[in-house]
Amino acid sequence: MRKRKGAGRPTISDVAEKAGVSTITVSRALRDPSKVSDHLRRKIDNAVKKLNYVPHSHASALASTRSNIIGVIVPSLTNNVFADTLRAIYDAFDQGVYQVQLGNSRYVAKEEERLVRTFLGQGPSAMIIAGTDQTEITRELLESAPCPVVQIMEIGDDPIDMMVGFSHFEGGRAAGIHLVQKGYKRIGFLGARMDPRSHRRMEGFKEAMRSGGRYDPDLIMTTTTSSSVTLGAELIGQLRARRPDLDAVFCNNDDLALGALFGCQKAGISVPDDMGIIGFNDLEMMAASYPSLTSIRTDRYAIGKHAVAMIQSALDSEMPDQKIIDVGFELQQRESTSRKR
Amino acid sequence: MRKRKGAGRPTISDVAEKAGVSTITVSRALRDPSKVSDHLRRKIDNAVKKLNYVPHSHASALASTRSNIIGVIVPSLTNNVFADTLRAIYDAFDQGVYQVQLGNSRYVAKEEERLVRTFLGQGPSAMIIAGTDQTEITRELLESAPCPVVQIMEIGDDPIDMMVGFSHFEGGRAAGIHLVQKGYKRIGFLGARMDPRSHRRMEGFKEAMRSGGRYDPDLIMTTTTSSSVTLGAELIGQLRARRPDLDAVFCNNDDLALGALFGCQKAGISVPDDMGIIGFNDLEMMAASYPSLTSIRTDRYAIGKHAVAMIQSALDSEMPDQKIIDVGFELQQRESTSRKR
DNA sequence: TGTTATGATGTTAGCGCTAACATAATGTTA
DNA sequence: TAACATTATGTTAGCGCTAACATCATAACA
Repeated sequence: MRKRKGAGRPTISDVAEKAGVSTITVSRALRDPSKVSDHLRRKIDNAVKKLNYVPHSHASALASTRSNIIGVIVPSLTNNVFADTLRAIYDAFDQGVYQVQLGNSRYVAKEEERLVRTFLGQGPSAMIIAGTDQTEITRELLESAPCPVVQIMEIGDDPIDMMVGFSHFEGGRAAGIHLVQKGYKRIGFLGARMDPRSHRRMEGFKEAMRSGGRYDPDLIMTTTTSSSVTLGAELIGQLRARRPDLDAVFCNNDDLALGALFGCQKAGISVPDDMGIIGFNDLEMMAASYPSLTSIRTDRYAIGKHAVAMIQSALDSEMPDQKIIDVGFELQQRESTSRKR
Repeated sequence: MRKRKGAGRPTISDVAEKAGVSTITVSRALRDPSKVSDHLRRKIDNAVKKLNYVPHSHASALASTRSNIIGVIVPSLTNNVFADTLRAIYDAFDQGVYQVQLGNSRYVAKEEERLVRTFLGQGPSAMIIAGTDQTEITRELLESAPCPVVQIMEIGDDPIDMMVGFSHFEGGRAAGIHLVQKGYKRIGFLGARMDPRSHRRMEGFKEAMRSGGRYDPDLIMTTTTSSSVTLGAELIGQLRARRPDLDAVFCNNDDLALGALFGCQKAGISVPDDMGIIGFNDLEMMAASYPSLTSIRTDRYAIGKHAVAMIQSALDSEMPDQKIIDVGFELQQRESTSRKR
């Protein structure tokens, strides 16, 4: 007689036998207790406990053709911005039946494509993916995926399915306008990584400079190096070396802004009087620094929460209230741009 | 005739039919191409491409009783310390067949227990779990799990299976000794969250104070609130209010240390002359700040890499070189504790 | 009272894949 | 050339669960 090993763990049949019922009754008792009489339910619960039975999720997924997996793809695990959104997603799916499956694309489009393929192989219940700059193939894969798809962190005209985020262009523009209004004259831009969202912030900034009559491409300093506080100090040093008359900077993100502050302090430049600094995202530290740092506040946690809510209403086959949610942003003015004119 | 839907995606049979071979040959061609002749392999590859076939991972897991899932449980998704280790784990498993399944226990033991149960339900190939303070039940579950288990971030005498990390007690002690050696007299401790690892750092610190003749419980200030830069500024303010003669602090972690620095700057206290500050973990920003901040450097990325290497040698059924790996730590002295005596 | 709706439980087949064995084709050795 | 090993491919039966249908008991109703 041919035999196979199995996983060596108790199966639903073991439970059924112990409880004196059929396997399907056990299955029902575990998935929807109201479908089974109290009498049998108690017996089954006991058997489950005694055997320390845990359902085999793969068998369940195969039989029901529902995996209960939510695929999430982000470009970075160490960036606080994504960490906050991820936390929201994990919090929201916490109690339910869904399992979050996380992938790190490391800002590489081909990597993202590979992850999408892998995740779709698990027949996910939904997909969450950061950004709007997928490759053609990735887009096609996701468009034909038989599950809800939410693009997060930013918004645009042409969602694959649903979207939640905010306009990075407008965020960058708001930062630029703020510096112009504060009376700064030679306003620079410091950018690290320069992923698509950073680019759009920069474009928004440029737009603000142009309409404020302050546009000067020589004041823009970017690098593809990944962002860090140290880099912020270096970049402002380089930009000041090139343009000693620089009197304000919009930093791509808060790490750079904090680094720029430290760089100024080291060089004996007074913030905000001789140098205005504004960051992006408003991480917690921005309010605590000395001087405190102005930033564009974004609600990353809300993005995650909305994404899950959209998925849940899509899975309940309700029409979502909207296909695109703009969570906006808010300029948080602090000491680093509050000079006396 | 009874019929079921299926997932609607192409299956291995579709590929087999199109390529004119049996399903098992397709299975082999995909898992180990060397087992199939070039001739058939080409045919199969073509069919796969034409049908856009992606294997159903659940079916594979069920049939082979191997899930290729690596369960990872950490207490926080936003703490940079875990983010670095997670990144290492994701990087290491990147190209292989394994899928990382991440859980966030939020520093709640019961939550951790629930996650362990869920993950074991997927028949993981291995488990990685942060810390050594699992509940009794969690420990039992993991001990009887039919897969390698690695506890990460810290080390101890009694591993469930394997361990990689460092001694938080010794790290805390090293920080304390450093401040004593630098000639600081009234040395405080600022602690947030106060999870078990924080506790052990504090105990190491106390030990250093005792042996240096500087122990004063009145100088210890802790809270269960989660750590933040803002909190660091607050805590040092409170401790100074209680003990105006305070002249140095060891901070539980780098966020608090940075906050303590800002707090001192705001209050006009000179760092390091009137106040020495040392943090823990040596995040990137510590070297960039002004003044730069002393910290205990820990190699979180290495912890993740080692954990994966241990798992891989266990799965290849080689005996691992060692069951417990101590990656150590290194005191990184900077300006914040470099006063002229 | 018989008829029908409702609810609880069981039987059977199959989700898509691979382990285990079987078989055919080829190479190797004395 | 027979005897055996090796390689390439196929057949069959399950992995553990649940969808779909079937059955039986009880409640509801005319």
